[in-house]
Amino acid sequence: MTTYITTPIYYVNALPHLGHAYTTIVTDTYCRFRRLCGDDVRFQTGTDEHGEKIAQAAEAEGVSPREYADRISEEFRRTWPLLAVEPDHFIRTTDPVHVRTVQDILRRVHDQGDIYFSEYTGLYCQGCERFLTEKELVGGKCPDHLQAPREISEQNYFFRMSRYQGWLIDHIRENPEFITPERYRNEVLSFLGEPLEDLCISRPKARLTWGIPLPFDDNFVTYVWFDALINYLTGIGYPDDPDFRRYWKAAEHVIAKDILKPHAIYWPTMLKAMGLQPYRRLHVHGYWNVEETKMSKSIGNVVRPGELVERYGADTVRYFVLREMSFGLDASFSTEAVIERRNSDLANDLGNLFARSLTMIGKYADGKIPEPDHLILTEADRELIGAVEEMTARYQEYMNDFQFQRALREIWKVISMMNRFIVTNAPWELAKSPGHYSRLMTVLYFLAESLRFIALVLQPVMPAAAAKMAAALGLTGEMEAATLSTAGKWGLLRPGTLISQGEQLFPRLDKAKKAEPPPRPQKQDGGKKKAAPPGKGLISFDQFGQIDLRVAEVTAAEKIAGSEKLLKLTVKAPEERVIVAGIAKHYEPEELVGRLALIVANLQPARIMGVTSQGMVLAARETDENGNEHLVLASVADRVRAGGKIS
RNA sequence: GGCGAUGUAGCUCAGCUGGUUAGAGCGCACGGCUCAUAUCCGUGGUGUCCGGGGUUCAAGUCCCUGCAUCGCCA
Repeated sequence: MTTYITTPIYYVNALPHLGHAYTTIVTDTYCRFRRLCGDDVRFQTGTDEHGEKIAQAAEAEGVSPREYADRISEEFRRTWPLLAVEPDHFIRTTDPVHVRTVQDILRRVHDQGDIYFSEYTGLYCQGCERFLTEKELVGGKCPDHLQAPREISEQNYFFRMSRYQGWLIDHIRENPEFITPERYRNEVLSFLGEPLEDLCISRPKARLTWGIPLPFDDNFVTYVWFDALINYLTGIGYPDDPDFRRYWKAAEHVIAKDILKPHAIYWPTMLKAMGLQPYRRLHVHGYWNVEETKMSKSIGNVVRPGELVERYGADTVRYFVLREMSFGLDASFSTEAVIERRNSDLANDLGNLFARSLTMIGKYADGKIPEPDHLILTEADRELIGAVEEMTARYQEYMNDFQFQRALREIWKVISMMNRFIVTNAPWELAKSPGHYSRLMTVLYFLAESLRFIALVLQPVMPAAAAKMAAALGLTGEMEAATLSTAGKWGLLRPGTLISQGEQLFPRLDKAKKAEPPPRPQKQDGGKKKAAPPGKGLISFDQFGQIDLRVAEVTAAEKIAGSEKLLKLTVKAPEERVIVAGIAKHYEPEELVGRLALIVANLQPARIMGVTSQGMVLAARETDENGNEHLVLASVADRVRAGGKIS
């Protein structure tokens, strides 16, 4: 079987965040799972780089759209390996081959009469990059951007989407798996109950130049979906490459619910118009709600994939998001929950099971996989084999259905049974009398062999941990090539194989320590006893090291209503965060945008005038001869990348 | 405003086509073991299954209605 699995291409107007990471982890996990099933899999991700927002952001920064897109795209490309995500191809909508393909397709669809020219008048919101309906307005303004839309009359090209509505309804009805989970399928069907409007697919160059020119009218560029969605084809060499013939029929897309409509409605009708069969399945997931400011001890609330990995490791992050979210529904994220999962599921249940099993094999079986006596099996032994086999079967069903949380639950049922198996069989008791030697060996073999299964099924979820487990069991090299059908049979672990204990799989994380905000050396209350200062008014090097100083680039600034001193700054450091700064008397918001400032990045978040401030901007303070105070922003001497550490 | 989803132990959730004393994990309390990462195993309590009505021999599970939250559409 072949599988072609994709993430959406991410719009380069934002840096990678938890939502991107989740989609991508899910896709990578599924990719690895299909390979574990023996499939020939192709995995693609990438970035979406055209459009008004990008052009504006680039202009604000004083760089070309291309340079801007290059930079953010690179951020995405560099983020995924940190999460052990290994796509086969990273596509960009600015790739020349993509541009050519989009134009070819447009020309063809146009030639066959499915694209037509038309004019309409509407209220256009710059922020939304789209026309709004009267009813969407609140007090005559766009509710999202708080600015009044302008009435524009515009001519544009439209895709005759309505023509394929009937076909699409039939297709969705006849293929229950086409859109999953079911709630989203219902949502789409309900939407299709109303007549479909045709899709506007262009923007006049007068208004937007950062896009792919329409091949049949040089005054227009392609607008978003006829550009972005086609990446799924370009990336596998449509129309001539053998890879296209090989993989397209097996296409599966993973998306978040916000782009359901384009993927469930625009895309299939576009494919139909192009004479291609639709993708095989569309998997839709929900949002992560990030708890913020709930616990004063939380370590800040910006969730950046890179930071998560730094703090918990890729395996833990992958396990957490897959275990915690019911695919399709929303879930909530908190550092407490991550630590909880890490400690109870990974460290206590799995890591400890692994450690105790290997230690006992080391102690009682000379560090080699023991020889079991399969002729004399107890009820508990048979139960364990049965549980392992049943788990493997259910695991496959659930993984195939994107029910990752259930698949993992099945695995943990076995882990828990194994911990019980150890207590009921008490190998340390058996080891006391030579008469029980054979029984002891059987018990230990059962543990090792069950662990091999655990490592096997965990491979798609936690590649590094699974590899460590396999290596410890003496399976170096074998596990990479293993598939569920070749390796998913009981009894394959060869007695006599040398094992190696290795390091702890998942050290426990200290909740209190992890959540503790760094000490505040600036406070000089005399009663302080801990960490005696090296000298009066001095801080230790360690204390200095605890302050995370960084260069931040101001990307937006606005006054905070009701305050004469405070500005709300949006900065990149390198992740986006909001910082409230008391510099309104000294700087106008406009003059700050684009500037580099120094910030304390690990200051405990605080809510100031209703805005959560994630850090502090540093400024020099001086008083002139008239007694007036002046604040001057601290910065660095040369232009550096936003997020650079100060040390 | 229309359509739909959800509302179950302190927390996160599972409960398919209605059927014996409503479940899991975490947390909590107590007990046990010592191979192990202060881990593991066992025991235990708590729930007006959102409120109100109804159908049924029987409803968390079906119907109606109200409330709350959320989503899609307008």
